[in-house]
Amino acid sequence: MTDQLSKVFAALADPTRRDMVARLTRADATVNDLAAPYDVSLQAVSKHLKVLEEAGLVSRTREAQRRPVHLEAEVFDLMTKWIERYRRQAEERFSRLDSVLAAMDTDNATQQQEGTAS
Amino acid sequence: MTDQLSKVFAALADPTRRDMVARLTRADATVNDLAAPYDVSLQAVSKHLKVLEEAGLVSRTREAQRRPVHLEAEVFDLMTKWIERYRRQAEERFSRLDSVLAAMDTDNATQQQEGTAS
DNA sequence: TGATCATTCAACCTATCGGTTGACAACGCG
DNA sequence: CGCGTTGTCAACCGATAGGTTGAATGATCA
Repeated sequence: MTDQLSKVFAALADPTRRDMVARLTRADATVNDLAAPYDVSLQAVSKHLKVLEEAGLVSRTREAQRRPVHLEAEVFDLMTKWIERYRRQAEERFSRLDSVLAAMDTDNATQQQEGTAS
Repeated sequence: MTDQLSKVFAALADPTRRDMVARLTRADATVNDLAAPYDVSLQAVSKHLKVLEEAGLVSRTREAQRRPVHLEAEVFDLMTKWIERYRRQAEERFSRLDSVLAAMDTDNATQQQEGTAS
């Protein structure tokens, strides 16, 4: 799981982390701030933040003894790009090729694009 | 991890599963078709499909002894909605409130949003 | 210098993930 | 019917995720 896209998806697969991200869209926050609403240890929250950071979703600066967490929204584009790309492809298939493929499907259902691949 | 959004993100956090989804945008496929390019057992692929299915990303119909896998692209919208919602919020914060919030942040850095949210 | 707040590191535990192999179920065909 | 094809179920395994507690670090303040 080295690629960033995987990391971003994995990071957002956790409801707690999604909630953190949601709150960070409103304002930067410290670990303590972020931890408050949840019923887990500070260390657990710290770990969640590490995951978000490694996915590139947040960054952290030092400010006195605090380490405010800041959302890096650009990474969202990485996901959106991926999603949109394939959604568009899927939609095209349904609108344009529609009945054509439907016929082919019932016809030689076993056959695949790629065929015997290589 | 009961909610669908979590399941969808988790499902797409795996490169193999993302690749399967990508290929399914081009055409429906059987388990065997899908397994071909990967260097793993059929059972492993079957498991991946189960994950995708439980996330609502694919559906399967029975057709003779085959079980063609079909992409359900609507679920993409669930993600897109979530992402866009918070990305927009984040962008607004940077463009509109920008310096205002920056000042507030340094001021009462410990404080959390909401509160005085004028 | 020492107390204290904010945060992280380290070790540990349990559950889940992604993979394996082996057995089995469902269907179509000779 | 028996056989191959297609796919799943079950048990197992090592690695990782998410949580815990306890100790350590770092910065500020009295």
